Amino acid sequence: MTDAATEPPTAEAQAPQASLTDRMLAENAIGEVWRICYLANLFVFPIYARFEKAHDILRPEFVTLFCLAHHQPLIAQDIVDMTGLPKNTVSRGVNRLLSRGLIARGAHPDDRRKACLWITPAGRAMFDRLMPDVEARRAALTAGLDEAERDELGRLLLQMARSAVRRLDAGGEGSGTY
Amino acid sequence: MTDAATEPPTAEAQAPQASLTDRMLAENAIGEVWRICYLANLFVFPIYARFEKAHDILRPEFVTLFCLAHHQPLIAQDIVDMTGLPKNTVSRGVNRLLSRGLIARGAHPDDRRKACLWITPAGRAMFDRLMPDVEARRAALTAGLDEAERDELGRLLLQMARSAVRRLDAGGEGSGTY
DNA sequence: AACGTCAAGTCCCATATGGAACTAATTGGC
DNA sequence: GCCAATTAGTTCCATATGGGACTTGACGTT
Repeated sequence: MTDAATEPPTAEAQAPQASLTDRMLAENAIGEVWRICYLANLFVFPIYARFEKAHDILRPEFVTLFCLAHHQPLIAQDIVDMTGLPKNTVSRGVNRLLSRGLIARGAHPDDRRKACLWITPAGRAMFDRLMPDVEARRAALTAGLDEAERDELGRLLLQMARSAVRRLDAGGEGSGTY
Repeated sequence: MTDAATEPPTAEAQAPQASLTDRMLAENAIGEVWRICYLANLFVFPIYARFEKAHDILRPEFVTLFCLAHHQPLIAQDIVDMTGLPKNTVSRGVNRLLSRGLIARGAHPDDRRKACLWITPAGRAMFDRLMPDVEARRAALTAGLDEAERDELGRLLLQMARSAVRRLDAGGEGSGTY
């Protein structure tokens, strides 16, 4: 299976102290962005793996539940806007949640295309069963920062997010994976 | 199609000023984490959509190219560690890059299971063609912060990432989507 | 030097995912 | 008051993705 091999260039002696992961976090061409993506993935993936295995709740479903837990009646499009998920993905998630009775759907007062969504008690119960895991992870994630640093980070992230939504094609070509 | 409808609870009058997206960013049960995920997705998805359409480069392939552009000879497992992508995904990406001559593979000096990877000139050229887009987006993302804030944010993110890697099951159940 | 254990990579397969086309309902222009 | 343009939501379909089993090679133990 030996491939034709030119030869490895220079093979810069790998500093044995710092892991490659750490070196990548510390510096590369897109600094903060790499860190943000890294953290997001580190945080989010194991959680969804567990939620799927333990509760048959997929990403779009958890996100939908999460949104509805925070803002009561929403339409599907609201969830699309808030999360950046594609609308068919949200649609599917909503329907699965409906079929399990975790959310409910009702007619929208002034537009018959729209459908109001809200959480049922069963949905709330599921949400409450899910959140401790998320919360524990959030705590672990931010454990390396003290109170003041955490505040400052939160502030900077919010500021960046707000300006970024405007600048980057927010929603335009969106689609996300939370 | 009208579903059985209980009735929308309370329907708390939506503040018309702030968008739902903004309100979600500003406060919810997992503060910073939501913002981080939101930003990561906002940043990353449109880029990959374009790369795929324009260059037939998929996420794992770009990430691999990116890693190799920064640290010369790596083995596939290094990329797995650095990115959190599952190893079969990396394997596939590496093979596609190989087949297009964007990276090269050679025997590892002291372990025949491992395979050294490095970028070819063609790979570097592709990388150079890709990066301006990424860089432009990074600039847009951080445009809302001044120099000092950007530094501070970078510092806090790095600190958090470093401590988080240790605390969260880093790599353990990993798997990521950059 | 034969053994079980473990690591690097690959392969197979089921499925979650998102693009695009579609339907239904609303809105605005003239 | 009708028709074009737009929005909400669903359906269809091709595929990127990740879990798990598998192969090959290394390594420590006795």
